[in-house]
Amino acid sequence: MSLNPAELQRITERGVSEIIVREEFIDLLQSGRSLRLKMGFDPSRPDIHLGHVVGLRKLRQLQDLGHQVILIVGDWTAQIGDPSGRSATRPILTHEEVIANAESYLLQFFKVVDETRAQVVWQSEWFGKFSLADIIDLTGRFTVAQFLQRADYAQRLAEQSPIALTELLYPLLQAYDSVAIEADVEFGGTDQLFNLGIGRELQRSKGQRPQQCFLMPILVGTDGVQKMSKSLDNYVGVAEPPEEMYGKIMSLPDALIVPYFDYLTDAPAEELAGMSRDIAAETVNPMNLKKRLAAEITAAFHDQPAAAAAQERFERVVQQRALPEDMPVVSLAALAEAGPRWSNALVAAGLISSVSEGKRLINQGAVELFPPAGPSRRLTEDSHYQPPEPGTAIKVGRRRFASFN
RNA sequence: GGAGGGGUGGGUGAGUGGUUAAAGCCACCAGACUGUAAAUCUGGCGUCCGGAAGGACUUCGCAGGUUCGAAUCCUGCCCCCUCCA
Repeated sequence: MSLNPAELQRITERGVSEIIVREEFIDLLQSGRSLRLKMGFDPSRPDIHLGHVVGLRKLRQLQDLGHQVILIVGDWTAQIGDPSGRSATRPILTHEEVIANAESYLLQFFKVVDETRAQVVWQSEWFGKFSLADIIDLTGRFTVAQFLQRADYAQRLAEQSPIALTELLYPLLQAYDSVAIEADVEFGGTDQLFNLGIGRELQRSKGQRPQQCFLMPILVGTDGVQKMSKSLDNYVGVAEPPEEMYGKIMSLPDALIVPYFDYLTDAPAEELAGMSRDIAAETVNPMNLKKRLAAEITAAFHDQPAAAAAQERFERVVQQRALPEDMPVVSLAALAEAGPRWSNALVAAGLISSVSEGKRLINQGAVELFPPAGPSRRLTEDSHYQPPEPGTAIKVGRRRFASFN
């Protein structure tokens, strides 16, 4: 089957930074053959966030055209650590941990990717049998100069920061995966350019047709500046509860609204252009667009009702500063012996982590009590704790709530 | 094997005997404001005791030592980087 130009454009451009080699890929796509789409997964990082979803959505689009996803569990490369990460040393996972992580990963992965057109394989299927001779063969096909071209290595060398010898093996192993599964296309962020390219070269030197490389744009995290990543804590995880997901998206800087729509939703291109215009002309309140974005993404990973509930909660708790409908319940009996002051009680209730923090928050006017009847009252000093009436709710800062019972 | 440089709070990075619970920046938290958990402004940001004023304790790779007093000096150890061989 052959794609019309509009569809072709959607596949090859929307949410895609670069395809190497674009013309070759299009030929393959139009050949009618079912392509083998390679995706790797590092089991030391089992959590999928929206940054990964950009690529997963592309996988899904291609699956819907009849192509096959091969997911590789990187149980060997996980032990090395991708050089694009900062820490050279990372804990070696036990086999059980790898299995547990893989299970959790797959659950998230198949929220986007179609399970019926996917196959999961483990690196150990081939690396388990690898010998020293194989390693020598592999390393003999590349030069140090080639590897030093890679930005990560070059930069770290220049900065005089350490590079473990094994790290140089990472791209090689990843490249060999492509050979092992005879990948037609591999997917990765733009920071994977080098690794994917090595895959191409290795396939060529092993007599296979070099894979096509899909480079996906790097999604900027909720801080609006840096790449979305778990370690920077600027991520939105696909397994997060609806209200968290919704709230985190609402905390995006306005400038990210359109890119997020672009990379993470099916909103038509014309609509995106309209949004950009409206935001620039200030004829729309960005908040409303952001609410729609948050609702769409939340619905994609949960469902429509959950997204609607998350939105209601946001409007209630964040915009109107009201109490949420469901709050954790704290037993008054447990607080009775906590200590003399409110800060002690708040620690016992699990709302804060130290007495000092409690004093600070109280002094800043961040702690407010809501009796079942009558007006609320703010604590203004860390005074002697007196048990509140059962049914009293407490608010600590903007997002911590509990009700006493 | 040799020579030199370095390891500071969540991150970065000042600090070379007391004025240092340790500058600045980032992140984070809170308050105000608001069209949003955006932006902006203000404040906070080790733990514990105290209503507060204030006090005590723990912290600068690890272990010892010198000193009235150490992140800062000495000794040993661990780790990292560069250059030479």
